[in-house]
Amino acid sequence: MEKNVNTENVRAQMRKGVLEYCILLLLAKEDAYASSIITRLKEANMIVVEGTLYPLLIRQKNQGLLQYRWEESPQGPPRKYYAITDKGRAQLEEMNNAWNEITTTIDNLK
Amino acid sequence: MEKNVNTENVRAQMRKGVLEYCILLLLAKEDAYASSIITRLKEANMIVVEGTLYPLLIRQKNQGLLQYRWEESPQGPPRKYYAITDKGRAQLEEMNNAWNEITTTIDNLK
DNA sequence: TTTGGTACTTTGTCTTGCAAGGTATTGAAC
DNA sequence: GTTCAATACCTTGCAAGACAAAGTACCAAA
Repeated sequence: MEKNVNTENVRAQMRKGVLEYCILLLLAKEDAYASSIITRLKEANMIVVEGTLYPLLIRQKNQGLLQYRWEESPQGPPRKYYAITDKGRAQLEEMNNAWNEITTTIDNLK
Repeated sequence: MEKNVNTENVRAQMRKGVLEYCILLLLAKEDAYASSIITRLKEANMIVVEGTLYPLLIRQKNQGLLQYRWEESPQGPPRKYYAITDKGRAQLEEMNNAWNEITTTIDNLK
């Protein structure tokens, strides 16, 4: 069905714009490792796949917004737990502002 | 200033996700030509440049969401007025739904 | 020692935003 | 009648990033 494809594209494009924002929102609440982030964003209707998330986390870490530590897993290989840094919290502030502006803009255009 | 650059990046990224949505919102209200769309989005704090908008309008037209007609200008070259089609309005519906879902998701993550 | 589950990483492709440069039309100034 | 400024539209080349797919590695249980 063409319609479904289109619908998914629409959602996908909008998601992209706020993905980094969502990651920081999530990590501002508590530390997490990549696989758990994917699960939790999926629960929140924000589909992400590994090939997207891993490079994104590395980018954010390289920008100093995140840091990580290794932790043993009860089962399977060790997990890379990411935590938000002070710089990351500052960036999150900016993103909150940006998000508020965007929503205001859209409301005005409606 | 590193901070300003970052801030602009944050806003730019979020804007991208909703640009097509904004165009359809705008054209749903009244027909417009590219230059006027740029001006009006700028007024609404949604920066767009020609190199972004022209290809985007062509894409949306090729998808059947828009159509255009030429109109004489009181001054300068003729203008290409874009109008939203029925298919475009259907897409706009989808986008409204998608937007509502995204905002709900973000609220839940906050 | 093989199998299945968990986790992290990389590669290649495709889309898309944008800076920069280009073309065309019109009217007014010189 | 030619230059200039304003208005419009369009294209090219680069860079960033999302994602599918494939790869590597660890662990425990059968």
